[in-house]
Amino acid sequence: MIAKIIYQELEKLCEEAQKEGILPEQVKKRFQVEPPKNEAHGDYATNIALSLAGQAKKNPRELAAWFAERLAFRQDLFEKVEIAGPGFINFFIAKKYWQRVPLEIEKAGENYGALELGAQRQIQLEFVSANPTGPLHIGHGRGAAVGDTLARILAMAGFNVQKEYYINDVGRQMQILGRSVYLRAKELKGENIDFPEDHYRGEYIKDIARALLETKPDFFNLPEEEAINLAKEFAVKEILDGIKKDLEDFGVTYDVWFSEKILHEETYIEKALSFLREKGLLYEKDGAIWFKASEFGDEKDRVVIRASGEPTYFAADIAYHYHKFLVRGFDEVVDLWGADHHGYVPRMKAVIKAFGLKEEQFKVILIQMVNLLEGGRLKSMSTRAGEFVTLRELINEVGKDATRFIFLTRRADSPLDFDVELAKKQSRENPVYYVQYAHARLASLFRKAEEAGITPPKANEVDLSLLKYPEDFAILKLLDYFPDTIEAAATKFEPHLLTFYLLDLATALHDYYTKYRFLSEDLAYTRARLVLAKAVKQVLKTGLNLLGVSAPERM
RNA sequence: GCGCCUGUAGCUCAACCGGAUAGAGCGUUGGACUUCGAAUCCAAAGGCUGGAGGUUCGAGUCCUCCCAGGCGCGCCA
Repeated sequence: MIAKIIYQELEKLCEEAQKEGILPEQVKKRFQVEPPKNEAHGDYATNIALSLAGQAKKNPRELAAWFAERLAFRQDLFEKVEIAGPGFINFFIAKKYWQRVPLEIEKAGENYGALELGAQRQIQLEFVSANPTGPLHIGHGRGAAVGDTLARILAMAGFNVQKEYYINDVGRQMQILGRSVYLRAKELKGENIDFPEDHYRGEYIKDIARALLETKPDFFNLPEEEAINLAKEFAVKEILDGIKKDLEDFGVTYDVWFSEKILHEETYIEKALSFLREKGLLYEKDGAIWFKASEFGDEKDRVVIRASGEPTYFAADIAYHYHKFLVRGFDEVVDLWGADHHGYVPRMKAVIKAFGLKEEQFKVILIQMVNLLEGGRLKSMSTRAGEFVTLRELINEVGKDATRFIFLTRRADSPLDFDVELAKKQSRENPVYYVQYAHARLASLFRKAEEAGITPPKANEVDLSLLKYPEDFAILKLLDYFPDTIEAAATKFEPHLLTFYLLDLATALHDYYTKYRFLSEDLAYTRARLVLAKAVKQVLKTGLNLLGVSAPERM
C-alpha cells in the first residue's frame, strides 16, 4: 500500500506544481512507483521527474529535487528520499511504517487486501461455456481456473461480479448428439449399427443411452424423430449435470447458467438485429442478411441470417451480448475464450461498438492451449479409451488444489505444458505444496505455542520494533504489497500475478523460518514474531482462497 | 497470401501502461537437521532476451523488416 500512498502524494504535488507554474497546465501524468531491482535504490522508486521533464521542458534532476524536497518531511513514511541517476527519486521507507503493517492486517482480518477499485460496478465474467456434448477436458479446466479466480479477485477489488456459463444448446451439434445417443441405444437393444464417423463416439454416449433406456423403457415406441428429440434432451441434461458436478468439485460455481434457447424463444435475436437495422447497419446481399462489421474495424462484413433464413451462430452471439449489456445492464463484460477463437474477437468488438458502447466495456481474455505431458513426453489429446484428458480425471488423479494452482502459474495467453507426473509429485517441483506448506508450518507453530502455554498476542500488545532484521522487513514489505498485487491482478485481468506473489511470500517465510526462531526463551521476541507469523498466515490464507486452493492446517 | 499470439539460462516460466546491474523454480555441482514441520534452507555455475535496423536520457517491453513455432481467416459452432 505504501506504493499507492506515494503515488497519491505525487499526484497532489503535480497539481501544486501546476499552480506554481512548474508544470504546464496540460500535462500527461504518466509515472510509476515501483520497487527497484537494486536494493541500493531504496524500497520504492519513481520515474515521475523523468516522465514529466520532457513535457515541462525542465531538467529532470531539478524537477526530481522539487518533488523530493516536498516529500522528505513526511518522516512517518520516509527515512530518506534521494535523487539518483538521470532523475529517479528513491524512497527509503521508515522502519516504523513497515512495522505497523501487522496492525493493519489484524484490523482487516480476512478483508486485508480488499479494495474499492470497482466501486461495486456490475461486471460479468463468462467462462468455460463448453458445448453440452461431452465432458469437460483439460483445456476447459484452465478456463475454469482462470475465470473463477479472476472473479474472486475482482470481487475482492470491489466489483460486483457475476459468473456465467453460456450453454450452446441449439443447433446442429445438438441434433447429432441426440442421434448419437439414439443409435447407441439401438445398439444396446441388439441392433447392428453402422455408427457414423461425424457422430459423438465417446464411451459416455453409451452410458447415457443405457441410463435413457432405464428411465424410459418405452423409448422405442416413439416415432424416430420424437425419440431422437427425447434422446437429445436427456443427453443435454445428463451431460450438463456432469459438467456442473465437475466444476463444483473443481471449486467453481456459477451465478447464472444461460441457455442459448432463450435467445431464440424470447426473440432476442430479432430484437438485437432490429436494433442494428434501425441504425442502418444491416443489409441484404445474395439472399442473406449482413452486418456491417467492417465499419467498426473488422476486416469484412458478416452474415447474420443465412439465405435459408436461419440465423448464424454469430447472430445468436450478437443477441447474447445485446442481452448482457442492453437488457441486463452490465457495465462491463469479460468473455474468456479459447485462443483458437481469436479471429472472432474483432467482429464481436464491432458489435459492441455498433451497440454504441465503449470498447473498454467489453474485454476478451484468450486462454491458450494446454499440452498434456506425461513424464516429460507429449501425450496426444485424442479421446481414445484410457487417455487422461478429462477434467474429472485430473481432479481425481492430481487433485483440485494442484490442478488449479498449476493452471494459474502461467499468463493465460501463454501455452501451458501440464505434466501429470509432475503435478502428482509432492515436492518443490510442484509449487502448490510450497505455498501450502508455508501455511501448514505456521499452523503447526501456533499449535506448538499453545502447547507451551503461549497465547498468541494482539498486534498492539507487542513491541513491533523488535521486527528489525532484514528478513523481518522482507516479509513486512511483501505483506504491505498484497493489496497492490490484488489491484494489479484485477486491473490487468492477470490472476497469475497473485500466484507468483504467494510463491514470493512463502519463500520469504521459509527463509525466515530457517534463520530465526519464532518460539524462544525471549518472550518479547516470541510475541512480536508470533504477530508477524499470524499476519503471514492470514495473507497466505486469503491469497490461497482467492486461487480456490485450500490452506491446510496440516499436510 | 493476410491477421493474431509466442520466441528470455540446458528445461519450465517471471519481469507491474519503456526504467537503473534481466529474476525465480527445476536440473547440475557443493553444503545445512540432538531445538518451532528438511514438502525446507544456503552457495556456485548458467544470458548478445530468435536476428537486423529504428524511435530516446533509457528498449526484453514501442515501430519496421526478416527467421522459427502455434492458431485463425465459412451463409460452421
